[in-house]
Parts: sequence; C-alpha cells; structure tokens
Amino acid sequence: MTATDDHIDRLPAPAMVHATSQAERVADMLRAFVIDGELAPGVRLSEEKLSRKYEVSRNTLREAFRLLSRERLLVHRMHRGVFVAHPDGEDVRDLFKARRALELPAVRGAARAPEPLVRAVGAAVEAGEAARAEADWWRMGSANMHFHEALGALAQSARINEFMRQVLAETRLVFHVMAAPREFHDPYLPWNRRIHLALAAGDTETAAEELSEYLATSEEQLTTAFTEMERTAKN
Amino acid sequence: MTATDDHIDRLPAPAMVHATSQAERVADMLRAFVIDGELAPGVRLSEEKLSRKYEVSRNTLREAFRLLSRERLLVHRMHRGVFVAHPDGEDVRDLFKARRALELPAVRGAARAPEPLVRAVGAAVEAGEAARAEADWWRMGSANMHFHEALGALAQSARINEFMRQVLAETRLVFHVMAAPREFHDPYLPWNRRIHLALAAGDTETAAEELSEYLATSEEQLTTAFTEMERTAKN
DNA sequence: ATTGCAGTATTGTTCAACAATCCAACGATG
DNA sequence: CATCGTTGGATTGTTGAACAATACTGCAAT
Repeated sequence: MTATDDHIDRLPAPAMVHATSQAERVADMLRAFVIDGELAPGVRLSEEKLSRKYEVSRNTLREAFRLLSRERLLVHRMHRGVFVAHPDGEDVRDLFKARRALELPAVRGAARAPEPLVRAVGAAVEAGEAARAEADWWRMGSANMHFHEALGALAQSARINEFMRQVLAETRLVFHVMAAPREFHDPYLPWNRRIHLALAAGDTETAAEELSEYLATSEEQLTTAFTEMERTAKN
Repeated sequence: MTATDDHIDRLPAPAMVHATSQAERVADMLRAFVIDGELAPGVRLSEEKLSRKYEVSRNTLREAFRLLSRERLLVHRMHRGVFVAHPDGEDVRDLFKARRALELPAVRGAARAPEPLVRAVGAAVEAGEAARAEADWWRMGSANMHFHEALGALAQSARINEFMRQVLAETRLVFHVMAAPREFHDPYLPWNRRIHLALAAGDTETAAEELSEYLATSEEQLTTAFTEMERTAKN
C-alpha cells in the first residue's frame, strides 16, 4: 500500500458491475412484461412453456418466479402455478394508503432535498407533456409513474425508492385490470405541473395539498371503476 | 345456491389455510435464524451443507435464498454464494431515513387510527417493561421492535406493515453486527412509554416529536458505534 | 343437482451431472 | 520483495430427467 495508490482511491465507485444470473435476467424480462401489460393480470405462467420458450430450465425459471412473487407482481398458488397478480378493490385502497404514507411526507420534507431531485420531478412532468403532445397514452402513463417515483425519491432513501417502485408497478397492474389509459391519466398532467411548480418555489405545503387531492381523486376514480366492474362481472 | 347457504356465509374467513412449500418453510426458518442472530452477519451459507442439514435439494434451497435476498436479509454474490447481510454505516443511515419517513407520518396520522391499533402500541411497551424486569435483554429488544412495528401499523396498510417488518428485521441485523443488546435498548423504554401516553391522549404531535428525538438519538448512537468499529477494524 | 371416482395435466422436489467461476497456493519474474 | 501468471480444487450456476403429490376435468351413479 504505497502513496501511489491515490489513483485508485480517486476512481469512481464500483458501479455495480456484478454479473447477473439467468434467474435474474428472466425475472427482469418478466417484470417488464408484467408492467407493460404484455402479460395480462390473472394469466397463468406455465413452467413448461415458459422454460421452453426462453430456454432455461424449470428450476431456473422457478427461482425467477420466487423473486417476482416477493415483489407481489406474481402470485404463487401451491400446486396450481404462478399467476400474474390481479389486484382487487381492496388492493387499490391499500396501495393508495401506502402511497399517501410515502409521497405526502416526502413532499412535505422536500425543503431538505437537494435541487437535482426536484429537477427530476420537473423532468417527469415534461416527459408526460411531451407524450401527451404525441398522443402516446401509454408513454404518458409511464411518465406519470416516473413523476411519482421522483416524488418518493425526495425522501432520499434507497429502500424507500425501491418500495416506491414496487408500489407503483403494482398500481400499474391496476390499470391493466381495466384497460383505459387515456381517460385515467389525461386530467392529471396539469396537476403534476402545479405540484412541481409549488415544489420548485419551495412551497412544500401547497405541493402536499395538491398531491393529496390528486391521490384522493385518483383513488376515487379507480375504486368506483373497480366496483362497477366487479358488479357487472358478478352477473 | 339455496337460502340454506347462510351457514357457510357465517363461517370465519379462510384464515390462510394455504399449504406452504418447502422453499417457504426453509426461508421462514432461515429468516428466524438471521433475525435472532443464530446466523451471524456476513456468514456464508453453503448450499451443500445447508441442503444436507435440512434435507432439501439444492434447488429448493436456492428458491428459499431468492426469497430472502429480496428481503435484503441475505446477499447473493454471483459465483460466490449467499451471505447473511452485513449492513454498514451507510445502511444504518438509510434505514433510519426510511423509518423516519414511515413512522413519523404514521404517528402524526394516528388520529384516524382505530383504538385497537393504539392499544397494540401500549401492549408492546408493557412487554418491553416486563422483559426489562426479568433482565431479559434480548426479549427487550424484540419488544422494542414490536413497538415500532405497532407504530408503523398506524398507517393501516398491509404493504406498509410488511415493509416496516422488513426494515426492522434489517435494523435488528445492525445490532448483531455489534453485539450489545443491553446498553442500546436500555434508555429507550421510558421513551416508548411517553410516546404511547401521548398517543393514547390523542396528542399526536407530541408523540411525533418524542419519536423524532428517539430516532435521532438511536441513529446517532448506532452510527458513532459503527464508525468507531470500522475505524478499529481498519487497523 | 350433488357426489364419487377415474384419468390426465401440472406442479413440487429430488438427484446427478457438467460448465463456469472463484480462490488459495505456488512459483516465476522483474 | 512485491507483483503477476498459472494451476488445481472447491463451490456455485444451470440443466435435464425422473418421480411423487396435487389439482382439475369429465363422467357415471345416486
């Protein structure tokens, strides 16, 4: 350990070069499929078919399944197989409770957040507006998710960030249960804009109030659509 | 579907009869071992030895590993094996950021929480004091964890509850990194008592302030002990 | 309409094998 | 003497096949 090791010490941190296993790669792929709706909620994932299609053994595939079950994106039912999660009305209420508990305090504490994090919120707003301009409704939904992810990031905790991503991914599943990207995201863009403006101005309380209304409205809209759907499906 | 089905409707809910797989059972066992410190942080878990000891195949064991890796209790290092997580100083800071973000808002919103949840907080306080009376320091630590779990439960979200359990389990690992159960839990019991009193009285703001101090003190204590430990370990 | 009972398909789990990789020890090199 | 290349052994990564256990379907019997 000589003095010439200064070079090494100054090198950037070990930016996660870790090689990934097959199980993780498959899990990443399936996660993307689920979030993008290519795998519809409730669909059963056959071990044999999937393992043949993606050329991995059943054992490896099952490792991937375990990972995604813990993320609540897949549901493992003993001796029945794994299914794409299919959130119900109760899940929606719980998801919004979780989001309220996470996002509101994050926004209220944004005074202590470094500037780049606030700018990330603004970037998500603009991405959403750009997507809207191109009438790309699905991308608009993604931008909206990134917006809320950015809000959660104001808490500045890696664990909160991950939890937030998980909750948002699950929320996205809710949208897939009732395919209607346009009407559900459309009215919210101006809201996002206002929230970011208040944040950038340092007025965290106003931002929090706007966000609170946003969440209430969104939850209301989703739950009513849900109960409506369940009612018609009952008969 | 005749009217005589009333009997069935009145039956208790399907209280989780789901049979569990081997992988889940093994995961439950390992989780308990890790939390209780029977498996020390940093220890490597040999696939061959464990699979032989608990009479499961390597594949099944690996499924269990995947579950616990997603909970951050185990760490999977490619081609090297799985290790009991070994949180460092940065993890401690992040854990406390997460706890602040979760527990403080939960306490502040406790006005809307049903009474049984507040009583659960009180029960945890008493369990801690009982353990202290018997000089059972480890059980005291468990009671303290339950106390904070009960605080998180005030948010009334199943997902928050689960995340909270995860964060607390990880926090418990931190204590194992530096085995010192007595001094670290001792001064906090009165604090817990005060927090519960304020909560029961409906004074959520006071409760939140007490909790905030508690967290600050606890984090301070842990991080200093940590940096001290890392300093001595460096040489 | 409900129950009982095959037969079939799928998952649960194990096992054995091999490839890929890490790691420690050794010696070679400057 | 510190560093580097090599080699051999140990462990993980992944596969494929096998069998057991369970759920589901359809049909017969009541």
